Amino acid sequence: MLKTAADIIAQAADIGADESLDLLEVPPDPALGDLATTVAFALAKHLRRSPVQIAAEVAERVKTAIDAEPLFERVEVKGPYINLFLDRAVVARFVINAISETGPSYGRTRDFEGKRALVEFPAVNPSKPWHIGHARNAVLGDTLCNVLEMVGFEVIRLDYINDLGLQIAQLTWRLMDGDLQPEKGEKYDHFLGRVYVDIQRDFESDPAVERAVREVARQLEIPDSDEARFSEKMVSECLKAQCQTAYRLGIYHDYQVWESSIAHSGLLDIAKKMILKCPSVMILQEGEKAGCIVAKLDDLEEFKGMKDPYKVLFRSDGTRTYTGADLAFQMWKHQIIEDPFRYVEFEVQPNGKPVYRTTLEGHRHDLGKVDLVFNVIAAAQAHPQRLIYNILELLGYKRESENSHHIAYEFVGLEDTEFSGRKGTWIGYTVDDVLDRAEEIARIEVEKRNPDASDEFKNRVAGQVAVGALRYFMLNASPDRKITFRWDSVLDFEGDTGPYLQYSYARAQRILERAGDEGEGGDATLLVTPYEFALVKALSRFPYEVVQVVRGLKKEVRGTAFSSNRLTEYAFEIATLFSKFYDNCPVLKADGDLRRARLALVRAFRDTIRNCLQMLGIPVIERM
RNA sequence: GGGGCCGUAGUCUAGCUUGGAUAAGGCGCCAGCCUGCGGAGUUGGUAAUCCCCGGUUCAAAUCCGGGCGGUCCCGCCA
Repeated sequence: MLKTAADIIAQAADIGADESLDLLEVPPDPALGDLATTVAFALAKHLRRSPVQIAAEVAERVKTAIDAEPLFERVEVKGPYINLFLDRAVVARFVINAISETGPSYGRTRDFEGKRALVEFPAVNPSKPWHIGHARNAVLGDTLCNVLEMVGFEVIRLDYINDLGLQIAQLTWRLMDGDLQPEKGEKYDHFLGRVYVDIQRDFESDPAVERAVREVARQLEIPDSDEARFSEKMVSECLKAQCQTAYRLGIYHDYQVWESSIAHSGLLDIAKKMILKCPSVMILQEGEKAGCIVAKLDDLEEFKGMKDPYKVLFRSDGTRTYTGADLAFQMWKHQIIEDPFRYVEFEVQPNGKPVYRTTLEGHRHDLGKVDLVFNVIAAAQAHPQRLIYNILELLGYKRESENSHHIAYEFVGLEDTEFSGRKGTWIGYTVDDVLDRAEEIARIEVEKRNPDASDEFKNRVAGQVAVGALRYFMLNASPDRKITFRWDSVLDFEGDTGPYLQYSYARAQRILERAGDEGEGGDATLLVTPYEFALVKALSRFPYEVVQVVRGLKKEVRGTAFSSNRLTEYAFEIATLFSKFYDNCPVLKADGDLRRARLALVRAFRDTIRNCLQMLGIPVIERM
């Protein structure tokens, strides 16, 4: 449609087709037209004549051209703007046919078929329950995967489990003797989180505690120590509890890479040997960093003139820094380093698929080469992420460096405080707490509308509404903007929210149910009211919107922006247009052909919003 | 000191990449639509120096320069 319009205008105004496409826009009010071109402004410059005059002349030539083009009905000039009107009947038939032919796969494209992507998220420490900040990461990551799959990518969903961190050492130290146990009914991740906040006080005030914990941390690095064995059980149990939260949100993974595997599989040694071959990596002989393996950053244009250009990858005692481990991990993700991991099944997820974890004993898996790697990490980590990608380039892996993406997002905070693991300010704001509370509120609403339904139904729908509300809330905010958590906005199910979308689907579904099997086919050329046509036009944009978001995944200084909000915005737009159509165009009460035509439009909307919701991970609810 | 991000009605946000018609939406508030396919809806109204100053341009919320305010980041830490 766009292309046809652009070609006609290009002919009429004597400009290039690409330029013409750039000059196309959608008028602010549909009454002005469906498409507009600002070509008159562009020409006014060279021709040194009034754009209004030029518009009139170009429009004359456009007018004769569209007489031969069934897609367009007429052209109008409004000052310097040339506005095109689509032939509603022709477009409606075209769009509705296209959607009904593809149905469940409408929105899927093959733009990136054959490409593979690896996405890491959310990498929560296995020492506490997920709080709502983690939910932002997880929901963004999961939705990114869905979106990539929509455009043809094969996606590997990966989680990183830091089972060797200081937090784990603290918990191991405190819990190993077994005198502390979860309270009755307490989820294990919540239990650890509670204990962890307690330990913090002692750890920070009592040097003896700190020494003891450091010793445990050292023991954890030894694979068969008592500490390591206890810790593995503790971490597994915590992770299983955390997974329950993930599953509530509809989030699943393919693999977990545990830090202990990175440490003991030989990955680090291989990486160390490989990077030492690079001229920009060296062991410093003197200075404050003597004995460290460092990357010399000012060999890169970007870091020219740094005071201290040396970034430590391995300390003088031979141990890895975060950057060092992360670099090795990133090399592994790109399969620059041959996979040293063994894998075992961690558990079977509710979606029926197993998630595998890395171990030292188990079988090998071939993950294969990937084209793109995405790390979903807070925006605050932009600098360390960039370092890793830059060092990758220093090592000679330019392509892998370019194909490494940091999906950056801002924190979720409270009105006056940030979430802090140490201070325990997250207490009361775990994902479980938020979902529980949202479910309670949703349950009241479901009860109001379906007093006679079963408890099973009410609870299920309340859960789906709660998840829909939370996921939408996270996705609808532009990732580079901080979210201030307020209960009333998460618990709001009206207006620009997830439940509104779910409701619009349920409404459409009810109409179709009541219509039964009748009304197949139908003559879409009857759909010419502004309400119907606005919906038709919007539905036709779905595949384009998805591809646009993927094309928008470009590298920037701050990381790679993923405009999840464009997708929620689109979903909200079609749901709103459907509501307006619903209020203005009776479907079941219409007669004959018109009824069948409108049913076809409802079906097209239903298919589109369903595919959209699935992509966003918002539960599709048949009745609510 | 250097760098990133943010600043838009009472409030929360979208739009900024690629300049274009009356700055869009949610919440709030006011007034309608329930003997209409489900009111988690819809119609109308209210409400903005688009942080400030300057520049580029026929045209700036959008691009450029300089400020101001908020926030994050720049360790052999984790």
